[in-house]
Amino acid sequence: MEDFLPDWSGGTSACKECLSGRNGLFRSNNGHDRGLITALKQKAATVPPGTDIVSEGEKTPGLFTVCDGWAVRYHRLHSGKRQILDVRLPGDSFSLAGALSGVAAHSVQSLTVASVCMLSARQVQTVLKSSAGLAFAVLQRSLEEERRADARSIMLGRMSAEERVGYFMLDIFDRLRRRGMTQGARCPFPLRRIDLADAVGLSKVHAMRALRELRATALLEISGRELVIPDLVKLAKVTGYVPA
Amino acid sequence: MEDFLPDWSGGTSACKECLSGRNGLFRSNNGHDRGLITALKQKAATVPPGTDIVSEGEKTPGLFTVCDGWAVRYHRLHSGKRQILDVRLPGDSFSLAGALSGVAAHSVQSLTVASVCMLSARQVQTVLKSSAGLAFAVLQRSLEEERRADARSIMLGRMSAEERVGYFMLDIFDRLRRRGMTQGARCPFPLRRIDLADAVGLSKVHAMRALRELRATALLEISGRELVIPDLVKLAKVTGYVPA
DNA sequence: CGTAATCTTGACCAACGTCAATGTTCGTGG
DNA sequence: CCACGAACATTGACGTTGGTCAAGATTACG
Repeated sequence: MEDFLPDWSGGTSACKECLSGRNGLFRSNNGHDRGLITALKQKAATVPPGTDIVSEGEKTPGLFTVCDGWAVRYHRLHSGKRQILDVRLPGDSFSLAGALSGVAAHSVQSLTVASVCMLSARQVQTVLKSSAGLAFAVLQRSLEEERRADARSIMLGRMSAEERVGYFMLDIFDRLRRRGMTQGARCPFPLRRIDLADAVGLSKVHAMRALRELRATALLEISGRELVIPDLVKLAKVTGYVPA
Repeated sequence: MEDFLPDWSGGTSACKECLSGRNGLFRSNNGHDRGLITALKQKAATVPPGTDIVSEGEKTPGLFTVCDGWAVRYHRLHSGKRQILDVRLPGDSFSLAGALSGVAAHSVQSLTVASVCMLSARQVQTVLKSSAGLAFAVLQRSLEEERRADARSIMLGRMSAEERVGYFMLDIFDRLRRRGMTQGARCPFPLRRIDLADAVGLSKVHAMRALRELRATALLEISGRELVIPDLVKLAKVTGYVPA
């Protein structure tokens, strides 16, 4: 979308937290594995909202982790329609498949100002091929992503507009909560209406209608750039949401 | 669906082809890894159509591979609606996440008579944790499944009825072709209309309408239990399908 | 040959998309 | 501080796509 080119000159050992922290991709309590991880050199960059960090079909330099800010994985169809595949929150990684194959499978764009760490494809491959423990940890993370992808298929294929929006919000809220990024019933929600619509497979106008109805029944509310879910259990019941 | 209970007394070293063959989950050209694989003990069973091989939420004994026949991964909502998440063809595995977590993430049901191999969860974990090469191979397979899951999200979220049906058929045809299971423009297609509908997120009646239109424009045809796609390139252009 | 399952279609209705107009927010320059 | 414009949010009116109901045709199978 924007022509901004990320400046990857940021420090060469940016945030270890991204890799081995509580939410990191390479979790390990094995000494040897920890050694491998701390030897990795990361590059960091901070990008403005609307920046394409990786572009579908193009060469991708490695594996990325969101340190701060929000981003979306998305695909644009020939018709111009866009489907948002997933929201990436702080601590989430993306483009692992791209790092292994060399070509980005989909585009990723920042929604807010975002700082992102990058690990070279070569390093990723080396580490994964030399440690069964780390490869296993990453595999488990990948399987968890598959489970979420299945849940999205169910949402897109078989849920009503209201259910989709409610489900989507719960997923975001729940993931933020595990990161300690919620305050009571509130959490940040920087997506614009069109982003929400493209994530749940609806038109902007119809997503608005669903939102209005959910607000009318006090199930959720968006005000400013903030989401409020007064009763998680109630909303989960309505949408059939099951936490991870 | 059916009360049939699989009889897992079938041979204890069923089909190595499933594991290490051209399409197997554990591909490796490393001597040590091959040793690990050939030491694995599989159990086999043959089930009639409509058998739930694994049931969502229940304990699952391990990792399965379809040796012969077709199956579907699916989820049933509270409302009674069903979403088919994916079709599993001969050579495909399922329930890896279940084998690692102990609980099936979704149900899998046979569509035809199917023979299935099973590897105990314990063995799977042992192998994956002891060989980086095998864990890496399985990770790559998992990433490929993620890519297909993303493609399904795009289909369900942003494609018209005709596009969905065409895309779905192409995916099936393409996967069968790589297995040498097509003959010219023809391939087997044992799904009933309701299965097709539940896979592409449409009602049975509307899936029929899309099918009729695709037949009218000579893009594809189903007759008996067989699918014919006269012009793959043409259909791919119409649906935006991109082969793996 | 008969029964049950599946396929197929038409008629009608509900959900969702499109268009277009108005209101609101927010950043920028005066 | 205010004026202005651009991007975004919100809503109503209306058209299209897809869902539901119900009936008859066809197929699979004992």
